[in-house]
Amino acid sequence: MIDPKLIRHTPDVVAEAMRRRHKAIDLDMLTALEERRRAALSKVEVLKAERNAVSGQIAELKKRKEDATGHIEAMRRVGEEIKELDEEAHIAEAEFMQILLTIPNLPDAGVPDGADADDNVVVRTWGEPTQPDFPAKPHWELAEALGLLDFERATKIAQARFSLFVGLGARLERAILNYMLTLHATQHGYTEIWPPYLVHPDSLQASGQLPKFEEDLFRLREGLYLSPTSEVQLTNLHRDEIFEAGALPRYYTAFSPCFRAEAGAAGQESRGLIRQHQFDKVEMYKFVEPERSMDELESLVANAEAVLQGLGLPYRVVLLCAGDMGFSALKTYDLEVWMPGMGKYVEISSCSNCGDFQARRGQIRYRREAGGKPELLHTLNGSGLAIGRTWAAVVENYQQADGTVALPPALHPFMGCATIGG
RNA sequence: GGAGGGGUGGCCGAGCGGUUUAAGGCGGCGGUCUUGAAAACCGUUGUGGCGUAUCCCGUCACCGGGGGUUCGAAUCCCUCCCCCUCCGCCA
Repeated sequence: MIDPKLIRHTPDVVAEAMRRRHKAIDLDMLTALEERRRAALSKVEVLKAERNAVSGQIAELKKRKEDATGHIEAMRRVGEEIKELDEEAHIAEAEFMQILLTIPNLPDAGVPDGADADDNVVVRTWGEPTQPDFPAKPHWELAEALGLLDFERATKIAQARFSLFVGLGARLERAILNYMLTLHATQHGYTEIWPPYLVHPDSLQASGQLPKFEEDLFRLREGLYLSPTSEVQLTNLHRDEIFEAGALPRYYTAFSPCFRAEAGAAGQESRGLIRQHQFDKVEMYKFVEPERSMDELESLVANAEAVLQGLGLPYRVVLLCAGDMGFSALKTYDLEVWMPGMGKYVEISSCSNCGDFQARRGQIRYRREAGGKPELLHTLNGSGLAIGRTWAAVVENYQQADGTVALPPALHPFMGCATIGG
């Protein structure tokens, strides 16, 4: 959530930010609601002050066994007025908040203009795109030949767009997860978390999925949701908390399966592991002091890059343009891994600085100094990485002419073998 | 899932519907005393909104959340959530 005060004090800044995002919002409506709320509030407070004072007098009179019916009658009328004005203020505020919760974060000044993915900027490339001297196959063909994936049975068990790993394919998924978590927990200073997979709507509102993106989520009869990313759980780890001075930064990493209804995504990337209703992901998350968050974004990206470098997978780093960024982010880098079988770069990580956007929605604060006022902190999140897509990248990049896969050394200890197939 | 008991400030813990705009204690902060410290004593203490107002000032709200009764609610009523104890079920 953006700072509500911006609506009143610098509406032009908000309007410009929304223009950059190619999002239309009704600022006049917001301003009017805020005005209504404040008008009702200032009126009702005068009346409440009067009621408090006269109530004291009534108490005095009653204590002395004197008549107070005049005061009581007057306060009855005041009470009715208070009730009406309170309601007016509540309604105006509720409507204001309802709209404010659907307004995306303001893009950082360092974010390029642009409407969609075509306007993103490649900031650097690592490694040479693998081009084997034989026709490279996509991972789903390799996996079928090696018996590593069984989409048909996954569909029978659940539905289309679910996956089922078999044998060394299943072990590879587990090995990648282990490799990533171990790297972040032991080399990058992140505290390891194993979170619940179901989340409360309050948690989804704090991280930004609700109320706007309900249709992308799986909801249970009980009112809980299947988490679409452990960013949700990690954001809410410290919801409604205040970090004492010196307690920041805090780094967390978590594994979780991620569930996405992907409404409206039918037809895209229908083959292989790229786009599924359920996928595994290791997430990195940071709670930091505001002035450090841009530096922290760079090191977060470096931590995600280390995963790919450790696996020897070629990739590039892309700075998203204002129109392509996610709802909660003010600046985002995507990591795109080279997939020789698919013949293109595919997004495998998204690292964002959310500024105080999530912190405000979740009331996550810190004290700059001992005894100081609580202030909103900044949060960052990044995939480290999407496991299924990493699985696909490993299989495609390390395929051999004979159809086997020669695994990168970093995975050998977690796999207990060096090759798949053959 | 069933039965019972509870949710009060950073923590513990009082609180007949009206000097409680929450007693008392602990902790924290400031001070007196002391060579220094401890002890003792004195003072102080949260969050948010509004007022052109991050501090000061004024005011309103906040005793798990929401709603209601009342001139007036921490206190009474309804509802939801959470915690504890016991029982049941279960990996």
